[in-house]
Amino acid sequence: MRRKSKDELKVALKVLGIRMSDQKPASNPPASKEGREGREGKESRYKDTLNLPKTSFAMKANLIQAEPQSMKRWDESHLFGRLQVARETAEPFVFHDGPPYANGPIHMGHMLNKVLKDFVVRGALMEGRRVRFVPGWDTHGLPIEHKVMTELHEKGKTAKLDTLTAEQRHMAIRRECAAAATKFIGLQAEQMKRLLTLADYADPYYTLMPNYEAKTLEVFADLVEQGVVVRALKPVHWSIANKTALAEAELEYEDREDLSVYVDFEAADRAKVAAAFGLLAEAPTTSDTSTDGSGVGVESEDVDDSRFLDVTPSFMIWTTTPWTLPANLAIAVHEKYRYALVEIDGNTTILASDLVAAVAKKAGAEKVVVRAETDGAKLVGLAYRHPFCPREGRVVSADYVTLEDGTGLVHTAPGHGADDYRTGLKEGLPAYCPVREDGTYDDTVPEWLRGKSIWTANAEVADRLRASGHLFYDHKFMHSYPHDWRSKTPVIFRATEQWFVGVDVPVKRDGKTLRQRALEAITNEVGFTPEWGRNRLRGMLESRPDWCISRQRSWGLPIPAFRMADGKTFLTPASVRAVAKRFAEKGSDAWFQESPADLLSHYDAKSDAAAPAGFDVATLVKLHDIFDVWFEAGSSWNSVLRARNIGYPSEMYLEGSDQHRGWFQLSLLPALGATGVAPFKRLVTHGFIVDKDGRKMSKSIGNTIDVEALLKEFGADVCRWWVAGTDYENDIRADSEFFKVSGESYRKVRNTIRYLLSNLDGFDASERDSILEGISHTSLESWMLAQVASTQELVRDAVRRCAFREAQQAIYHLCNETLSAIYCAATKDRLYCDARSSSRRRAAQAAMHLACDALCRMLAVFLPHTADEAFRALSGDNACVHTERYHTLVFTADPRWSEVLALRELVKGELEKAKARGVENPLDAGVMLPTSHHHLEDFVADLPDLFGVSRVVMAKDQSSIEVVDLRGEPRCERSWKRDGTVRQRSDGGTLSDRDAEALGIA
RNA sequence: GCGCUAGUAGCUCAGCUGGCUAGAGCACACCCCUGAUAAGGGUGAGGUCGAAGGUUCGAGUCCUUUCUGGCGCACCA
Repeated sequence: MRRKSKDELKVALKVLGIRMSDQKPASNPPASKEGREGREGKESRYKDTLNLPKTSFAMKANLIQAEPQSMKRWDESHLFGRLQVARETAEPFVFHDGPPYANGPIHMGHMLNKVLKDFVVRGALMEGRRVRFVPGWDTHGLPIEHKVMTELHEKGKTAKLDTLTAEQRHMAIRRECAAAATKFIGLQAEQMKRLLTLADYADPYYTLMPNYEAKTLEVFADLVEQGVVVRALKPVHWSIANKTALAEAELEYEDREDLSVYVDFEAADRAKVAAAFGLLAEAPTTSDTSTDGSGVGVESEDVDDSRFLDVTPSFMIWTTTPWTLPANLAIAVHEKYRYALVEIDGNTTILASDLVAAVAKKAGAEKVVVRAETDGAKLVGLAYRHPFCPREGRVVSADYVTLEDGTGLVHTAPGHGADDYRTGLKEGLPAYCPVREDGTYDDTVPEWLRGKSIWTANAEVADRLRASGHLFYDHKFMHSYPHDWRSKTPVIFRATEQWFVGVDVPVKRDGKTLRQRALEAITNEVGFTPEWGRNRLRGMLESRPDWCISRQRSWGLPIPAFRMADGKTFLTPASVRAVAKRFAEKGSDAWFQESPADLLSHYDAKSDAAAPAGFDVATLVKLHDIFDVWFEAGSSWNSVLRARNIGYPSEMYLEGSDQHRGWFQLSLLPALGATGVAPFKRLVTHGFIVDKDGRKMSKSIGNTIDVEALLKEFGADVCRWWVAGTDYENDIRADSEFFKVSGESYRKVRNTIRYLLSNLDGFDASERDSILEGISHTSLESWMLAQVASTQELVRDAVRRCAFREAQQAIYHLCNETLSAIYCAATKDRLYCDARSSSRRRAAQAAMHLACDALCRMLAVFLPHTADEAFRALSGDNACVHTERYHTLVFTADPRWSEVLALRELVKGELEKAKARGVENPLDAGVMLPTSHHHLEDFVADLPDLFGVSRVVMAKDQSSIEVVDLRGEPRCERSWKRDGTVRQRSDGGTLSDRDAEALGIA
């Protein structure tokens, strides 16, 4: 039977709830044991003579109760306002808030965004800059309007709306929308404040404010003046029943049976089609074929008939909306697909190779012969004749062509479809739309269709095609089709006149287009964090179409355009500015309440060079388009930064990476058009919050995290600490477990601060700097303060770069390693046991005071509450860290300190090994340093404390570090050290010289 | 489908222009301390760098393919 190992014994004891230290084997050297027992017996004999830590700064943060108190204190002392006054002459830091949409409580994304922005704001403030950060909200737009309409619908109030005039109706909806937006702004503002963000909450911006609206119109006026605002056709979802455009959100998809037709479009040039398929258009004569260019003769008898294309083939398309055929202008193919020239029951036509069988089967064809095949790319450019309109169309390329349905050749009517429209733009085709707003054809179609409803046209078109031999096959087809959510009637795509900002129109200022200028700006003038944002934005700018800025809705800023008696549109830079002035006075509701004359009361046609001849305000009729909300948000640089004299451009815009497409791009374009200068110097983006498995958060999956609940459980400072630690450039995984981890990390920092504060009890801060002037470069203080100084530099630089994680890690390392593990551990003995006013002790206190002060300033950016709480504990209840700025710290330490620290690591290793010999408590150990370390003689006085041992000796002829067992020597009952001076004193106690002196006994 | 982007220890992340046995912190394990105590200190274990090919004397790092996420491509903001 073997003896139980110590570990096994331990485990057994642990199970029994007994601590090993109470059960030390008798074989252990007695000194340690006696010491321990002595301590336990006379625990308090000298305890009261020590300078033990003492502070009112609690270990438990209690953030949930304490943070609101800080908020109240800052609020009542008008912190934001005071900072504006105090920094009036300081260098401004122009920063601008992108407006979140006011349609619900805040979510994790808002928290991330707002907290990151607050780091920027507070970082700049700590640098001593003047920062006027104005929070804003986007208030107009469809989501609010849709929500309001849905509620009205549910309450049965929409019927009443329908009895009103158009303008009354707009106003009724607008009132409801304004109320809803205002409600959510109030809710969100409170939640954002609860995140301890510092901003001008007393004077925020809303896009619905009259002044904001007026400044947005001024941007529009500038763009009109620069010549980039154009009017053009674009297809939109259209409700025939309500004669109105609809948004995607207003559509309901329902099954509907339609007539689907396969139509043959006759090729216009047989020879070119033949060439595309590698066939000959004419049956060659002998002489023709004897020389074909290659010099090889071809015998006419050998020529296969199949090489001749002797009939004119057709292109076969498939559509479920025969009524759009009159608007057909093109046929789209995919360049990479294979297409077949095929004879189906005597009919020679072209369709995708992969679909020949399916189409033939569907139509019940009996004889199918594939004559030749070619790539889609070869077909592009071929012309065809429209089956019943007197014109030709072209085959074009489009990558959305699929082989799932139809024929692989897509009927394209740019006036009746989104894809078709884009293709039309690319190919230079007009958005031709012969359908009027009531769903009937206009006079541009063949006579037999004019004035007819498109729904009755479906069958007539099919009949006509059948009669003329163009209908290959038709059948009833059940499919999902969009319907108007209110009237439940089917919706159509219909091209309507819209306002655009043209991105390829030369701007008057410098003759460059907005696209060119935008690409220049992001290439040369704007910084990106992360850097790949530049490429991403470039790709978007290169491919983006003209910006459609008009919407046919109620809830938004009206586009101040009128129709004149001659049917032309009236809108000039001066007229827009005049309406802007009116809106500034009355708000944009005026558009629905006032006459054109009133709206243009600030307009004088005589002084407007752009005014049309024969202008008569009395004949004007208001148009009712509103702006795309992005135009409003994209004008915030003017409506906020310039209107409030904050400065232009902004140092940075900081938003989620989705805003490359959104706010960034749609601020850049109007700003470049209106001013020629980008509204931001730098774009910083963050990723999206996903769950712990990397999946996006969604209510339907149920993996969302509620911000309110998070704040209630952890408090804002812990949430902010989590944000500070995220790698925000990419997706950010979040889980409530992660906040627990952040809470642990926070506590570590808090405890370090608490310990610093607790050793400053009774310290006179006014003596600090003179004490620190006298410290030596080899002192622990010099080293620690140099670490504080370099950390502060690192933190400041990292915050400037928005590398918050780096800053957080540096702060954490300072607390955990430099302070807690090394400096505080090393100075514990002198702080506790030295005479209260010993110079060694006071030097440590001075250094700790400065470290604590610097730590508060660094943490002010991340932990506004905790930093201020600590700062007040350090500097008095009237102090506020948020009105402070960084101090310049210049501390240098002896360059040999890196060696000292490396030596410390070695010694720690040796001490660990010595545990096997029974020297478990470092205070039972002495250390003999080899001759290789004798050049560190200057540090020897501090080395025992730095190593946590009782004694360090520079030993002669020593070749390696040696740990000496001091358990045989007496230990000081007060300091628990065995330093060689320990002996019996006059009070009967066993003390070292230092401790006896501290007690004033011999 | 297209564009951009990420995938390194259980978790969160470093690893620059290719080059010593791939680093931190947290968590974990073990130990010390019990005069920072619902604290503090020390030591340690842990990774086929998403997968498969390739270039190279040498690849987490470059190339190709592929898998799995995220964002963007609409009158959603």
